[in-house]
Amino acid sequence: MSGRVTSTDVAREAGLSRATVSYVLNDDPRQTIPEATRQRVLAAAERLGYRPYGPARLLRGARSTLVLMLTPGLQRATDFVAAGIVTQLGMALREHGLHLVWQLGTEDDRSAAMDLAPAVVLSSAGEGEPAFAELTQQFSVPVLPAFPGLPGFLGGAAVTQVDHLLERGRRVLAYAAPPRADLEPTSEIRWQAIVTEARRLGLAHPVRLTLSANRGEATAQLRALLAEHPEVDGLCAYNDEVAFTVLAAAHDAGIDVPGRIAVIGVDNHPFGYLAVPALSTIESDVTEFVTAFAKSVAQVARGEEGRDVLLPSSARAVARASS
Amino acid sequence: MSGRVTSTDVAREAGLSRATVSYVLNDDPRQTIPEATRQRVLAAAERLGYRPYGPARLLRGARSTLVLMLTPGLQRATDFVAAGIVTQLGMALREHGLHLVWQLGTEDDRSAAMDLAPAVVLSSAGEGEPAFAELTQQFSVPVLPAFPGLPGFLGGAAVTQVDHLLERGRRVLAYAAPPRADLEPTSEIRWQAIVTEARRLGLAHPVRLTLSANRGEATAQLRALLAEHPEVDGLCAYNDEVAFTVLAAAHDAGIDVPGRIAVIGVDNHPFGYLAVPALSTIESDVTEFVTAFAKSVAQVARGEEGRDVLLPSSARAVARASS
DNA sequence: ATGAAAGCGCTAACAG
DNA sequence: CTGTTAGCGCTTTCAT
Repeated sequence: MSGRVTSTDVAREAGLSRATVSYVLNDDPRQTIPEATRQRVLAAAERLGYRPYGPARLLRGARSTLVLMLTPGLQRATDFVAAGIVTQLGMALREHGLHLVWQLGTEDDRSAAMDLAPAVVLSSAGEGEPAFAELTQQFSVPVLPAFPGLPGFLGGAAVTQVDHLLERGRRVLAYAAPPRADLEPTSEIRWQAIVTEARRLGLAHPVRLTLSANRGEATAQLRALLAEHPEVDGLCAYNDEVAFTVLAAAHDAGIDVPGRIAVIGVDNHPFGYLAVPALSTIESDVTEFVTAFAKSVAQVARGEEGRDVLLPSSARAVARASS
Repeated sequence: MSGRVTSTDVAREAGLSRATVSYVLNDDPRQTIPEATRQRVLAAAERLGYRPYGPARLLRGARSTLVLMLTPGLQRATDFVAAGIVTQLGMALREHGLHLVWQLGTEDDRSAAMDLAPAVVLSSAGEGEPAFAELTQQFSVPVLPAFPGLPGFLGGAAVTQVDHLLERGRRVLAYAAPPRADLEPTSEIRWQAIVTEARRLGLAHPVRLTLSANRGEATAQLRALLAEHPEVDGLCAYNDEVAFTVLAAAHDAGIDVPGRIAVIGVDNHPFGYLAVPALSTIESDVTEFVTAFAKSVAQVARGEEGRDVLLPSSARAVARASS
């Protein structure tokens, strides 16, 4: 059925043996091939459009150049941070001769792509979770966390939020959590980091609020919050999306930002610059991480011990009009 | 080196031959295996944690369940529409027993993942481009456009923008293009669709403006536009990001939206709901497309002729406060 | 310098 | 009903 061109075809076309073809095509340093023969093989391969067949190489024992990244789907626009990291990681891995492929939404599907023979698997599942062991089993290759040090990364951003608001002279903080239940674990990390940092700085215990996704409800919630806690003068949002909700609610309620309350998000979403007022936020530079992580993944792919690399736990405040 | 468990191991463990193991594990309908033997094999496989090795199956001639999606990287937050389609498509393909894997940013890299043996390749490259032929060559499997009917999809949204603004009583339109040069081709499609639809409806020829990404500059540009063309009362933005820029500029310039000018974006970005004023936009329902496309891809993967499926060329206006 | 042949793990004819 | 065997395309000893 298949019109696949094999190395046998090339050998026949060149009037040589498959072995010679393989030597030439792989530049085997232990062989010494006359230039004339070399050219004959190369020409034949070119003429036929020959491409070695991956599965056969792998079966023969070649090391795979594939790195499989497994994460849940990108349904929400705010997943762009993860998307950016994956994109950058793919580029960095190519420097090491590796190819990143991404499979979305494999939370449940255990029967995932078996036709795939990666050298390493990166999973967004936590290192402790059972999914991790199953993956190792399934692919019988090393499995690494896709976002190592994620808790520190999340917490670090929250700490920077608090520091920034304090610098801006705010003393009593609120935290706005997202309404999505599936974000609860990460939201909890941010909340704890904020509480701890506030205590360390001698600030009052922050007020926590789970903000509705509905604009009208959010407006009422914000009004109620400021009525009940008039001393609150700064707000840390879970991320820029929640911060946008806060800004919209404040606008609708006629609450002055940052006059009455300063607002800061997380992620440096490009739209934040365009908000009314422009949204202050937290930016984390991941390029250093990506470079180091790519190197570590490459080591593991080679069968070596990979150095532990963590996402940055420190971040930078992007000060804009909302604070 | 590898601790891979092979079917030979299972056979030995079960005290049977590899063939029997294969029959049982693949539920070969032409064989009739006694339950006792069946259980023995299954138990042994389970005990050893056996997983068939993909490359060997493929080499043997099995049909790959992999679908490879090739697109440039997701650097921009607004690529979330494409990301959503890919996510949904992955889920739809799984219904057909196929596994979607995504490789980012392979524009240039011709030596892309050879260790991969997909049944079909989906490429964001245009069907005419040379990249297409190269991919067919490289993988020697069918290559399909990843976003078939994209021009109609883009144009359809623009047409709906014009229709919506007309319904809102606007008569003289402007078009705001993005500053990025790489978006020029898609922007041109939108622009042409707007021009054509305006003419069809007997409206004045629209005014075109390439909006700066800088908020201050954009504000000046918008002021200048309305000064030079005081009759302009409606604006179609290239997408929601550009629309956000327009809203920010209008706010900063003290221009009333929608009083002085109505604004509508495209994409239904979740943040649009939170804009000040809430952003009107265009939403395209792609679920029908995704379902049909997945079926078509599955046919092609089976070696059949795939039915032509196109992205929807009609869209729905989401009316909010900005228009 | 080139060729013959083995074997990676798997499935499916074909024997028994 | 179960086992033996060939062969997918490739690399790599080992002979020549």
